[in-house]
Amino acid sequence: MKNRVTLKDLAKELKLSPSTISRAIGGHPAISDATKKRVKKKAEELGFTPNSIAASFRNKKTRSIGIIVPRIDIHFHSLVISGIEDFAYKNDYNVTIFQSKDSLKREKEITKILQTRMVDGIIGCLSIETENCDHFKKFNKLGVPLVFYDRVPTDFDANKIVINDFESAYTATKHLIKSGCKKIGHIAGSQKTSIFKARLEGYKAALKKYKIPLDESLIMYTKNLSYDEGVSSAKKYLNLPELPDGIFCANDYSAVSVIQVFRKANIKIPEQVAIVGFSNYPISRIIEPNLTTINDRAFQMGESSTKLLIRKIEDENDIIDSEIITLKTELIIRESSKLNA
Amino acid sequence: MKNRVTLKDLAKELKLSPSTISRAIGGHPAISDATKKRVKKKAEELGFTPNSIAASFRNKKTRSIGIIVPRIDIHFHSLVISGIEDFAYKNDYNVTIFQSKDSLKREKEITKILQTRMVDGIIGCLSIETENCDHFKKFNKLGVPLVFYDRVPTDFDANKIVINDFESAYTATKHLIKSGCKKIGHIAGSQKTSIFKARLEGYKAALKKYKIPLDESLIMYTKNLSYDEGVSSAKKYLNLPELPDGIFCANDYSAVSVIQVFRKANIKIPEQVAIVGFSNYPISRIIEPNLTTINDRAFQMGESSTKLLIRKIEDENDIIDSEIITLKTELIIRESSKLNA
DNA sequence: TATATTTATGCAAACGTTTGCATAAATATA
DNA sequence: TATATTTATGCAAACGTTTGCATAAATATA
Repeated sequence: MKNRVTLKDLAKELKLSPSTISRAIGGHPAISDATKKRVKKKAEELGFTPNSIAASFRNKKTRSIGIIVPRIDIHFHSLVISGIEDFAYKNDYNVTIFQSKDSLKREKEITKILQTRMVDGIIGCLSIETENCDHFKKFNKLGVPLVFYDRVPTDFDANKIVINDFESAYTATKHLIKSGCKKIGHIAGSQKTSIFKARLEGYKAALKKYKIPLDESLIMYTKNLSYDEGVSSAKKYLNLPELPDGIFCANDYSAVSVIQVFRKANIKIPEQVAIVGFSNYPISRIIEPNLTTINDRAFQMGESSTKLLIRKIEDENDIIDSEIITLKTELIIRESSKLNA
Repeated sequence: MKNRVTLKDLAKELKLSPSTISRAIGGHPAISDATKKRVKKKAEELGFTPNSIAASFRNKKTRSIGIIVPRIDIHFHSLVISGIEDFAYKNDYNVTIFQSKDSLKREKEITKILQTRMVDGIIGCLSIETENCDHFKKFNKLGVPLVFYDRVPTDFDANKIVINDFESAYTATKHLIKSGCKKIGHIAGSQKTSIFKARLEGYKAALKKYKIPLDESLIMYTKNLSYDEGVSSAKKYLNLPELPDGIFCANDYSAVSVIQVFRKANIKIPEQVAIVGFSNYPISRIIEPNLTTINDRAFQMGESSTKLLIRKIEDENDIIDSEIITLKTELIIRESSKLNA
């Protein structure tokens, strides 16, 4: 880094004190307009840009937000991050990003780095391995606000932005029932993760409400809801004595794989089996038939997380210990379930 | 931010000077092992973590890298960013991310922020509106290294990580020819962007090499290579007096839409028309038939960019002005083009 | 034993900004 | 004209770390 122009250089050049320069640049009312003009002109001329590291150091505010996500290249997270960056940018914060790669070890390391980096606040989505959030507790002591989204801690009170997974799953399942399905399966995610547990519960609740007996053989438990696990789940359905007439899948990947396996087996969708996914991935609009799914508002989740975080950062006399914000979801009905349309 | 424990606090507590503490923590050889042990124990006890903002300020090194991408939620970029974060993390750098949203105005603003933020280096992919890169030139003067990937400047010498778009397009087209296609179309991206221009050129070169006459009516020019533009391009092909027997699409989205439109029109793929895409998007493995495409090594592009950047940052007596690194691509042959398989 | 060398620690300054307080100069009021 | 008020600027310290240099204490060598 070559020698930059500093406030002091400007001061010397203009025969003013650094404090006057600082105030002139910052638009302080005590500085005369003539001086302000002179300073700004000279700053332009010498190519002065403030050193915000020095300012952060002095002010003990970095105007930066740390993000911990499992992986950036998962579409859901990339959308959330996009929402975070966008909202942060508009509020003059910037965003430093870390991937836990779904490793608890790495997540712990990252919290240490974040602590030294003096971020003003943190937005996180827990790694799949994280069952205990003790490594986040230090931020409470340090007064660094924390907001979690999607995969949120259950073992301690924190600010959380979530969707109502139970409700959404209930709505999705109800939609299948209302479309005439009588024998409805579910492809479930890891039951260690609260959101997938909630989706299973929502499914079960809808069945119960509409007096459809629960048939455990119609529930396929997967580890990661991957495409491949979707394929093998679909094959298991094909091997059942009787096929379900509707399947609610806990994500879109598994739903897409079911559609493809079933179509290869000459099963008509939605006529024979209606399919509903979850997340409104881009592929859901492209797969044929188009997939009915739940819009989980990923971008908005990022925006809301950041909005809440910035409020926590800036509100000095905030007496709220923690908040949980639940975003509305939306059932998007497409061809894969249009029975009565 | 509540009052943190600092070096000074530790020093007072242990009746040592801050310099000794600093050296003990940093593992300086002049400090006795006994003192190091004592300091580390106390640091643990009081929960001391170094303030890296203060260190950055003093050292004039932030160990942070700024990234400017058009959008995070485009899968290609999210993969590149993932590669960047991963490589940076392993080398103790962190990554601050900005989206230009394909706006030149915002890109310019971001370069200003990056300048004040004292990043040690920058990785960028130009916005679609950027035709002139003057706003990046200040970093040369400041000695802040810059690496571009994918959409790189043509108007000034810079470090660039690219794939050989010409070569890749040539390979893709050649593959269609070798598979028996005689009448090959191309869906082209914006000709203002060098990579799409190169893909068009590669396509033309392959035709020329194998003595297939160039038929301009088989080239569909699009603005964004979007799914919808793919659909309308496909429809234009259907309205031609004679259909091509092969189409090389400049990205996977347009290729997928062509497959879908053609299949709806009962055109057999690859028997009647073979299709090749570009980028190896996840959907290329899911669409039926699976899409033959070019693996553009997005993750590796991120890694390589970061590797190059860190070398530029850390190599004091670097006399290289700029480097251009071209990554190998790979043709992935799948069902959409398997004619002679 | 006197001097040289090694080992371990401390002093002091610096990085660039911001801000409470002081103060000089200009203007308003008595 | 003398005093009070307003306006504009400067002084000095501080944020937490690092590092060149100095030096005291311990050990080695002459």
